[in-house]
Amino acid sequence: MRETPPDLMTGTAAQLEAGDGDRPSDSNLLLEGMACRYKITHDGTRQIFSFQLPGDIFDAQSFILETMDHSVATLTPCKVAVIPHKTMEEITEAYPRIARAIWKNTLVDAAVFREWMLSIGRRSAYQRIAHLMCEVYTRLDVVGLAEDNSVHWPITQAELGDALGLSEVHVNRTLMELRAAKLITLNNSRLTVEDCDGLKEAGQFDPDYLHLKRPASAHTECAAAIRESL
Amino acid sequence: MRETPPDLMTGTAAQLEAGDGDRPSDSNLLLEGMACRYKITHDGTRQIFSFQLPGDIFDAQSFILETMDHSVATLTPCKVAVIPHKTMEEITEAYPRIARAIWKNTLVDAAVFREWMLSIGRRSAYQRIAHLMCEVYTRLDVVGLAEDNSVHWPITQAELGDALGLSEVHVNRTLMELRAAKLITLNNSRLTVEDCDGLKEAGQFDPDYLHLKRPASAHTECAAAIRESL
DNA sequence: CGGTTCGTTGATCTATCTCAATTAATGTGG
DNA sequence: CCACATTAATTGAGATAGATCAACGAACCG
Repeated sequence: MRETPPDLMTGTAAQLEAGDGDRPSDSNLLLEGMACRYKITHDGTRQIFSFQLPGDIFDAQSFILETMDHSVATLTPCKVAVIPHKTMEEITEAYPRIARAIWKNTLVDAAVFREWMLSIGRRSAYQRIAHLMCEVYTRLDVVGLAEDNSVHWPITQAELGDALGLSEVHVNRTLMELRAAKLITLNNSRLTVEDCDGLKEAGQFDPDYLHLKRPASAHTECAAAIRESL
Repeated sequence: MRETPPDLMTGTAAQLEAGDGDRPSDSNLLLEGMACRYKITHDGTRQIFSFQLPGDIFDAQSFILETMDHSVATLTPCKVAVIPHKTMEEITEAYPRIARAIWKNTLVDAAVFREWMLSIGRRSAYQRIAHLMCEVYTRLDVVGLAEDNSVHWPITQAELGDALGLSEVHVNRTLMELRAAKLITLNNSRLTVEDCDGLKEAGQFDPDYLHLKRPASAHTECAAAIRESL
């Protein structure tokens, strides 16, 4: 971003708290931090649908669909670029390539949802956690946030459970199995992948569904396209 | 469709068998029948991601993402409108309103994925089945395929299990509970909702995530927009 | 330094799975 | 239109992955 136009503001956690049923007037590009999308059931349990990493636009659908059907919460303090729908409108009309990039972004989103469905529906707790770790690690790596097989991991065990359809207690026990198998180290909010191939195999991880193709992902393409245009 | 242009052909089940990893050159609009999208795990179990009903474009993402990350199968004989990507390209460029409608379609798709994730991750077998029945009934109703609280239901118990992350046996037992609770009748490939409110409550069903809003859904809007343009 | 969140552990319980048959539909060729 | 083959639904018995409940220790935070 060379210059910040008046209607593109950066905000912090506060603005990020979009809620189910809301009619937001902006979309958001996450610049720093980690967030998640989720929904609460009638009985009060929570399902997390995705973790949002720097470079993600996680609100694009609010631009087209108008009402939110889920909520967003931060896992850490976040910095976001707030993009008013009016601006989205203008950008996508003036720059079809960007519109295409944002569309692609939302489609990769959907592909990730499908993969999570597969995990939750058909994989064991051990496989699920391994798979998720591969995914988050890979996506962080793409945006340059991995170093020495290690990434910042602010996701609590309770949040992991809510993402994977597991109880906190079972997550805890399964994490210990992954540690015992020498696949990972996890402490102080830092995840280190000790045995990359082992972890991939444990999680049946195949990154095709992320549609990374070239080094640049849909997400970074999208963010890059927006930056260029500013 | 007033006239069928040369590059818009209707096809049957055969053409529909798109496979994981393929690079399709067409997208498909389902005209008649029921299909599903799915993926097979390494251990050979299957997860169904969605059921596709008449009016659905279920391949839009292949237009943008190029490679398929899942497969499509028919549940019944189907009739589809095959739309070459070249045509998609032309249509979306010439008619931004249609591009927008198709985009919206893919976003509703994603919303449905999220809801399924919630079901699989956090709802009981009983709730899951009730919820799915509400969804499919509602969507069929929107396209005029429901009559007297009753719809054609070609989904086998094994397929239900694959969609909901349950075993066939458990699906069978849970269906009998739903029958015993007088919520539904299900036989001869026909589902009758005997107690609509009861079923909705059992499944915690709230149709907001389908983004139907007005009588016309994103799906029908989309199909209608395409038909108009032909 | 006291309160809150997060991680860990033990004991018990249960929803759902697996395996294995059996019955009921559905379809097909002769 | 019947005999056989195949697919779909049903039932029983036993096994288990993961849930729940209840503590407790550790880390973090103002």
